[in-house]
Order: sequence, then structure tokens, then C-alpha cells
Amino acid sequence: MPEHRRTSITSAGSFSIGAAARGNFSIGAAARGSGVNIETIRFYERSGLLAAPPRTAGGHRVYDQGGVKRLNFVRRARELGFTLDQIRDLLALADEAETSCAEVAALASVQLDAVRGRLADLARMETVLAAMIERCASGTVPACPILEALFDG
Amino acid sequence: MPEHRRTSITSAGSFSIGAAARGNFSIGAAARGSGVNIETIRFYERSGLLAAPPRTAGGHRVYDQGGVKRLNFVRRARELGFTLDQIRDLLALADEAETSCAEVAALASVQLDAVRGRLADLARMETVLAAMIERCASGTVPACPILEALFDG
DNA sequence: ATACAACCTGTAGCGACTACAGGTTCAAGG
DNA sequence: CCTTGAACCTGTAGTCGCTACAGGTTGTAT
Repeated sequence: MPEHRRTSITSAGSFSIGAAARGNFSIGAAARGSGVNIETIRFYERSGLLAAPPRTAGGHRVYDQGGVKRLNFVRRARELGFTLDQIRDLLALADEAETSCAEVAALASVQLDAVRGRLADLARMETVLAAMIERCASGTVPACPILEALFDG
Repeated sequence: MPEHRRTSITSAGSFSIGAAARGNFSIGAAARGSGVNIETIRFYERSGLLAAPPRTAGGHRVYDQGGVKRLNFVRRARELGFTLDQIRDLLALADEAETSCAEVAALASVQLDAVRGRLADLARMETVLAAMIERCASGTVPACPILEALFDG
């Protein structure tokens, strides 16, 4: 859920550092390049969403461009409300030789339905809240109409 | 968040059992009368949202009509997306001698803003998801457009 | 008296992170 | 080469709002 949190000012996509493409990224650089929090990256690895990357001699994680791309993938999918389980499936589909577009679309449709359900819920909440506040503002009633509505339905 | 969960088929409001009004309710009866799950009631008590009710000699909780009313209050407020902290404040305001309608309305406005923010987020999600699925269905592209969009923003 | 539903406490789990504490490694400047 | 200090490491606990047990006790109807 993108709850009004800034998601990556850094533009991903301009990371050709070393000689022959690919590039090496520390976890911090990968975080900046993908807009995924460092702690969250480690959490994704721990929970099996992302494969553990190679390490330096000292034990620091080293990501390549593909790793950063996957992080971006996960972030975008999260912003669309996919659960981590769904994203696991999406990544698996993305890794198949033959991309099965229908399966991907099916997953996306499930998510679209969920989003529409939540939209409907929130729309109802908005209506009721706005009406309550409105009645309160008009102030024709002695006791607080909002509290009364909550108490007596 | 009312995530498509049935919220109390039982109509609250017809509970005059004993002689002189008020009535005594076991936790189960209070749950049925308010639409709040038994475990959730105990959780609310544990987390200090609701005062601990009196007990029978054997230790069973005994609720009166006021207790059931408060449970209904909490349920309705939750359905409007108020957090438990906000509900704590609402209950405190409801218990004041002078009902300060303006403060209640202020809390409700904060909540309305939050709901509108989430609505905007979800509306964006819906647009993007629908567009993705649409592009996929038209199938003019060889690789899956959904996966491409997720990978390349 | 007996059965059995309903209650009790306490703890652990969910999802998706976030926030430490306490220790190690890396990279740059002197 | 050595020092500094930022960046990294692991592991654990906290967040929010519940839900789901396990293992035991009480209430009530027959």
C-alpha cells in the first residue's frame, strides 16, 4: 500500500559503473536504486521472496543489475497492492522460459477485484463520515450527532 | 476495515431480559448482541480499550446493556476505519459530561482525510491494473506486458 | 449426577514491515 | 600502513488489529 510514502527519488536505470555491464551494488546502493528500504530488502531475502545474493569476503551482500531490477519489480507490484505471496508467483512466472501471459493476467485480475472491493468499502466509509460531519456542522441537534450515530447505528 | 466480513446479522436493541431493564449478558451474548467477536472483546479489554466488566463468582464476565452499547460503538467506529487509538479518544469524549462536538468532528475529519487518501491510492491502483490487463488481453505484444511494466516501470 | 457447551488464561501466529542493539567490514584520507 | 567513521552484518522485538489455539474451569440443562 503506497500510504503517501515517497517512493524513490533516484531514477533507476543508469547504473553502468564497471567495465562489462552488470555492475556491483552494495545493499545500500541497491536500496537507493530500487526505492526499497534496506531493512525491507533483508526482510524479503529472509522470507524467501528474493534469492540470497553473493557476498564479499567480509560478508556484505553484492547485488547486480538483475537484482536491482527484481527489487524494482517487487516495489511496483507492492504499490499495486499485490501481496508478497502473489509477488512470489509473479516472479516465478517471470522466470519461466515461456512467459504465460494468461496466468499473469489472471493474478492481476484477482488483485484488481480485491482493489475494487476495497474501493467500495472506502467509498461507503467516506459517504458515512462526510454525512456525519455535515450533520455535526449544521449543529441543529443538542447532543453530538456523530457520537449518537456511533452508539445507535 | 470491513473486508467483506459479515457484520452482525443479529439486530442489537432488543435485549430486555430480566426484571428492571439493564439485563445481564455473558460474553457470548454480548458478542452476538454487538457483532464483535468474543476473542476480540477480550482483546479490547486486554488492550485497555474497554473497562473490565464485573465477574460471576466463577470468573465469567458479565456485561450490562451499556457494555453492549459500547461494543456496538467500537464496531461501528472500526467499520468507518477509525484506529483503536482514535476510538479510545472518541469513547473518552463520549464519557465527558459536556459533549464537545467540535472535538469529535475534528477526529472524524482526520479520519475522513485518511479515507480519502486511501481512496485516491486505490483509484490509482485500479487504473494501472485495469490498463495492464487490457494491454495483455489485446495481446499485440509478444512478451507479457504486465511483467514488462512491473520490471521497467 | 452427568454431560457438554460456554467460558477462562496465556501464548503464538498473521502480513509487511520497522527499529533497534551490539558487533564487523569497507573505503577514503593522512 | 593506519585510522576513522559510514556502511554493513545478525538477531530479536515491536507495530496494528485481530485470530487461533491449548489446556483447564464453570454454568446449565436434563
